[in-house]
Amino acid sequence: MVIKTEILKMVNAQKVDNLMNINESFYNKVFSITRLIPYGRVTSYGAIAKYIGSPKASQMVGMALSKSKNQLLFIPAHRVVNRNGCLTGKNHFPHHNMMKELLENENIEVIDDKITNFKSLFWDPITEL
DNA sequence: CGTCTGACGCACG
DNA sequence: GCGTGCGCCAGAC
Repeated sequence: MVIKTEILKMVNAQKVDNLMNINESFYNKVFSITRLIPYGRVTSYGAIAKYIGSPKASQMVGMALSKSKNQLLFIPAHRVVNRNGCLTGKNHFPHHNMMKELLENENIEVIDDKITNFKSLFWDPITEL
């Protein structure tokens, strides 16, 4: 009985963490924001870092996304590019050109590993959430 | 423990 | 429009 109440406490704490976005690890914050990027839209590592509250930790965002494939939930990591719209993370996908193909599948044009109309497709969590 | 390494982004010259 | 230096912080050694 004691064990059960302890487990319930932990479950509730997790729920609160998810709702309030408090006490979550850096990686989990990255994952939950990335999952909110709409279909056909893209954002940057820096924008996510800024939204999390660590504006200079954009490199960590990439680090987190490289491990996103191990997550239970689907993380649309292909929708995150660098500030210029370049597909800097393409080599971390199972196949080369997979990132490009995933983006093109969402009607996003990619030329020379760069999103052509990046500005208009840019989704900034700070202004959109 | 310390040190290095990044899917980055900024400031500066 | 370059190139360089540094902050960031989790994980591998």
